[in-house]
Amino acid sequence: MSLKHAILVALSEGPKSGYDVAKKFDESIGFFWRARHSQIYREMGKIKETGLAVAEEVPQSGKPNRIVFTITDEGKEALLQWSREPSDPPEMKDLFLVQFYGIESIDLDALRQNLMRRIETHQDRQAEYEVKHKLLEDSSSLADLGQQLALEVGMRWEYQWVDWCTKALERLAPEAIAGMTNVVPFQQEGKKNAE
Amino acid sequence: MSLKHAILVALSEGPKSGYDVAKKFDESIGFFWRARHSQIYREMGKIKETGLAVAEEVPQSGKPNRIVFTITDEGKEALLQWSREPSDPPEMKDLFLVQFYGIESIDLDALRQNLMRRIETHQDRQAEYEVKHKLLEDSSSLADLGQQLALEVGMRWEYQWVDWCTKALERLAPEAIAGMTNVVPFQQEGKKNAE
DNA sequence: CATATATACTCCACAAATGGAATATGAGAG
DNA sequence: CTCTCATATTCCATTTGTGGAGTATATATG
Repeated sequence: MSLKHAILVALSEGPKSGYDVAKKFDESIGFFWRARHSQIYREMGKIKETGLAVAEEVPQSGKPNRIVFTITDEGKEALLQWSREPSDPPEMKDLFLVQFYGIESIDLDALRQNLMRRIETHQDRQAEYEVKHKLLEDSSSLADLGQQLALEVGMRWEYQWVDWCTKALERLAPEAIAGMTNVVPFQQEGKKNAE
Repeated sequence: MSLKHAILVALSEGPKSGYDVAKKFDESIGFFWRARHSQIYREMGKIKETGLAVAEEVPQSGKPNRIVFTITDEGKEALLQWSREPSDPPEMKDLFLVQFYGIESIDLDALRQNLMRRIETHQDRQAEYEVKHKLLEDSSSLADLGQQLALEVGMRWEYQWVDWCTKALERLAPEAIAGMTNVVPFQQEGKKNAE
């Protein structure tokens, strides 16, 4: 379980309703851990049941009542314990890159288009990270340093993608691959090759 | 469904059993799309049922018979179609980065240790990618260019991590954060703050 | 006056992924 | 001679995540 910890991080900042946590995910934590509101509400129920937070219903007029969760000492302890566990880097999970392993069986023009699309997307995302990062750069609190560092991973990641896509497009340009010899020409034109 | 396509990429290279595909995932495709053997076997069953591959039982003595799957024209067409769909970049999903959003509530020493651990892990992975990449660098076939490009994403990724972790360690060194003022000192020492 | 948006939560069917156990045997290491 | 490793597949309980529908009201937009 891991969404649990992401929610506890959100609650560590201060008491929050499910709605608040979902917003928090949208604007910050979600850069590195996405979750839908349905998932968040479900998980917050479990967090309450296991005593990592307590819930308090706050009446509101008109709108449905807020159910505000406050992290308990057990919750804080769970966060500390979690941060002490060794953290394994996540896997890269990107089917687009898998396409490159089957590059002879796919539509190269479509691949080029997707590379161009990605350049735009990653540029946009990079800009988004940079805006968030700029807002923090004058600060010298530990909390903001943490956010800065996280955002910098995002910025680097997006920058690398833009750069890589650009270079890939050059190396996959029709002129570049025109004279390419298929050194190991397995499986051409539907011919079967027995293993 | 996406594992389906990753498996079709594996089959596009030549006929394979579930075991072969699982191995292929371990040594190449799995860098960018992990799957357990149980998942692969199940998905290959579906691929057969939907006519994207045909299965043939190859008797063996001693060991269980191999069930060898060969991609059909429909399967090849599915690959082409898939490559024509717009591909959205994957989300970054890394709880370690989420910890930075709750940096005031976690164990900073443990965080530093995890940063050091990551440096090692990413260096190892980078070396692994580089070995695979070196094996291909003399080749000038399209298939190998595809693999090279994919591996280069991996190499860049790992390099960035090593670099970022190193710099993060400097900025989070005890001396560096000693005089740090909590500009917005919400939620200290268990004090509640009303919204 | 209608419609969209923001607030706030509950519930559910479904898909996908995890992490094994179970079955069966040959080959090589110690 | 035992034990582990590699081969090869099936099956399943459980967790996690997706993608909504449904309930309810205030405020702003056109």
